[in-house]
Amino acid sequence: MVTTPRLSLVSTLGFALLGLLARQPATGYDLARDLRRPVGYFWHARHSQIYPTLTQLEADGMVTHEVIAGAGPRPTKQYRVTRSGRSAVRRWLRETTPEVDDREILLRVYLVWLLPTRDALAMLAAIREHHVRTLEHFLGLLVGRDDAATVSPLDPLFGERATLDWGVVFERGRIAWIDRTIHEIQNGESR
Amino acid sequence: MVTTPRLSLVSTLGFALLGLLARQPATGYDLARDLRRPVGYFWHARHSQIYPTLTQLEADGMVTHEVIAGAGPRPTKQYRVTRSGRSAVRRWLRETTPEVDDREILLRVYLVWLLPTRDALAMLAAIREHHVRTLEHFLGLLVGRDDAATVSPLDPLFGERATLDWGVVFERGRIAWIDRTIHEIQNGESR
DNA sequence: ATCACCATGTAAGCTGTTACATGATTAA
DNA sequence: TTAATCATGTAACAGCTTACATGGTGAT
Repeated sequence: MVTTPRLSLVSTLGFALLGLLARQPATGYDLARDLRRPVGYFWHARHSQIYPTLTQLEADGMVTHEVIAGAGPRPTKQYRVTRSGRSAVRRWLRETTPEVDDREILLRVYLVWLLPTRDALAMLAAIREHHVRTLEHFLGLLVGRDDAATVSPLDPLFGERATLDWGVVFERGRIAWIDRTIHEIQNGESR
Repeated sequence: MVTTPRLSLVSTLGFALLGLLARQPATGYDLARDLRRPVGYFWHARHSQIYPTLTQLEADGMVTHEVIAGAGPRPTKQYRVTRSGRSAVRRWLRETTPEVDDREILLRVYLVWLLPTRDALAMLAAIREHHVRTLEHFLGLLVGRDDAATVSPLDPLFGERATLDWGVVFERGRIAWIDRTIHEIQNGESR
């Protein structure tokens, strides 16, 4: 039996860490602190997940570390993203496909500064496209339904229609937000 | 060493399955089909997770099964929720606390028909409260920031502010949707 | 013939959480 | 003296996905 080769060596958390390290070198502890309350409000991780991920990233040549003076009982390691790590995040950001999950979408927007304007706008367009299609799908499902007023809150269908309504609210909000972000990038390009 | 006693015997997926079975008896295959495309758009599970969960629910007295005629190579089992299972979901729904995660919030709204109007409204009020607080938190974080126009899209802070903005859009949409749902329940009470 | 649907189960692996483990320095 | 902060690591477990395994019936 052959071990399936992983398409990407790096987990999504790995890309999140690379993105944070692209700002400035940091220790695992620093990253754990940043990710304690969700970073950019949406992402969260514990040190028990971060330390092994950093080890893995280093094995894959995405980061290097240097031992610095610190207060812990073990050597304090300061990590720094490598050239290969930087280009791996950029490649990942440009590969945005319609299947990405929601947490990942926010991570991609969070890391949009890593891309040149052209690629940033392309990424956001792909994300927008995905949400437009999902919205259309939901609206299609709503058309085949009875009017809201006819479903009693004691009927199992009540929750079905209610959560579908939420889907519509969500997708509309998301599209409006993406559009705003796109405009901000277009206007801020020269700054 | 003592095994920590579980506060709740039932996983969140277990409650989702109990909620679906409260509509009508079903086989694991039926449930897997319902959960293939996300139920009520937001929840998704595979058969490999569903079958063991049903076994567990049965061991806990939440469901029973009966072997019926079917086309599979193994006996086809039709599951049915027990009295104890029904009351367990209701108890779970009423226990809504501010810490519940988002997927769970939608599941609770999806299953709101299982509660009498009074309890349903109380649950939605608790959920609303949670989102109001989160919104206020995000707005507070935005106050301390530079104006949108001053952050370049090539600055790491760009994504930080953008995702925080999304948080605000999300929470506002959620609150508006919850309010609409509350009104629907109040108006539909007599039907 | 080949595919899709019915129908249930197990195994391996990844992601993420909680808990265990160690130990110095500084503030209340 | 008690707690918080710095600092890194491992172990056990829950949740979820992908893949393996079996086998009949009906449609193209």
